[in-house]
Amino acid sequence: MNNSDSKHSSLPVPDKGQSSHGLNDFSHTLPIRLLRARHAAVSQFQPIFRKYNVTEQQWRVLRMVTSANAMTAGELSQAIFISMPSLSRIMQSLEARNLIRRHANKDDLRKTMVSSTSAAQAMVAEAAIWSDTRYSDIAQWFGKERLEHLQRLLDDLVQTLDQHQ
Amino acid sequence: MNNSDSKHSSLPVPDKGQSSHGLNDFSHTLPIRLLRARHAAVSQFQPIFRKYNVTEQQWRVLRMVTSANAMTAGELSQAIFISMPSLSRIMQSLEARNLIRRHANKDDLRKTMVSSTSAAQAMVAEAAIWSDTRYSDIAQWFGKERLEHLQRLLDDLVQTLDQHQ
DNA sequence: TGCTAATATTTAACATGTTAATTAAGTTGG
DNA sequence: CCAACTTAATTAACATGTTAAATATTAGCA
Repeated sequence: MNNSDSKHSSLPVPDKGQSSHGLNDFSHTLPIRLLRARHAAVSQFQPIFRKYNVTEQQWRVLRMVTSANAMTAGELSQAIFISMPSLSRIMQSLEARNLIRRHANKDDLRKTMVSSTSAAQAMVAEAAIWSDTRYSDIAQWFGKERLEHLQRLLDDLVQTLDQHQ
Repeated sequence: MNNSDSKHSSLPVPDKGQSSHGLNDFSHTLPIRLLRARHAAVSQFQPIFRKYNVTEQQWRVLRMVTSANAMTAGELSQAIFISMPSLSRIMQSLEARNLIRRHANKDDLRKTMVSSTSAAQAMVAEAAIWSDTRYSDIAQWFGKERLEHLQRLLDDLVQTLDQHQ
């Protein structure tokens, strides 16, 4: 996969003294900051998930599938950033609750087409009102401009890191 | 130019229209963006975790405990943002591998003091070299200023959302 | 045509996330 | 002093994250 596999002593060693780039306070690393931010953001919608008895991940599936007419499991996985193994289990659960349906793609039997039931559509339509309000609240509290800036930085970070992968 | 997914062809995502605050493209909500960013960031350190056969969460525990002289499980949980139930299991695993030790606090027997073994200290000292290099790389690629700005925005977002909780 | 590689999804095994219940130890007010 | 409350950590139960392997189907090519 990646480069530095097992070369122990032939790396350009940075100053072992506490780095000055402000990233190495171990309780405030970038991954932890992103984790905290995500947790805080998702928490805003927790009442909705509770009310409709779905997890955040199930909500992502339902909302995406409902907004699209029909998509393959793979496309869904990419869109909402849930791995195929997780998605597979989530779909089983949602199908058992009659919130989604799965059927084989006629043109390529390997692919599974996922669609939402009318029950899910009604549920999402109702819940989305609350969700949209929450999003508006966040934008207002934090500032629409700042929020858009933050999102741009996040997308750029992903792009930068992917390029150097 | 819309920022399409970096690795895969763009999906036909119908725009349901509502909301003009630019937050409701269901494949690019704020939580999903944060998730993608965190995933990309953590991926940068994956070779280290592999090499030392630890998970990202175990690494967080070891690095934090090693940097502190001794802390309670609760303090550790808060510092590295791992819930007590998860931390409890992780500590069992790390203690079985002789990387950490747990002792009751003499002044308050409810509290557990966590400390690192010399084996863990040696391991972390070695791995931290690569980790620090990775951090420096990221700062350089993305720009030190932008990275600090992003982190400031993340902290502010958490603060804003916590206030309105 | 038939063999092989690639693709899409599922399953398995184990680690972590999350909520609620449990246990043990400290604190408080009567 | 002690019953009721609080706090710290663990356990339980279930959902999800992650990696690897298994299955089924399609694509490519000799």
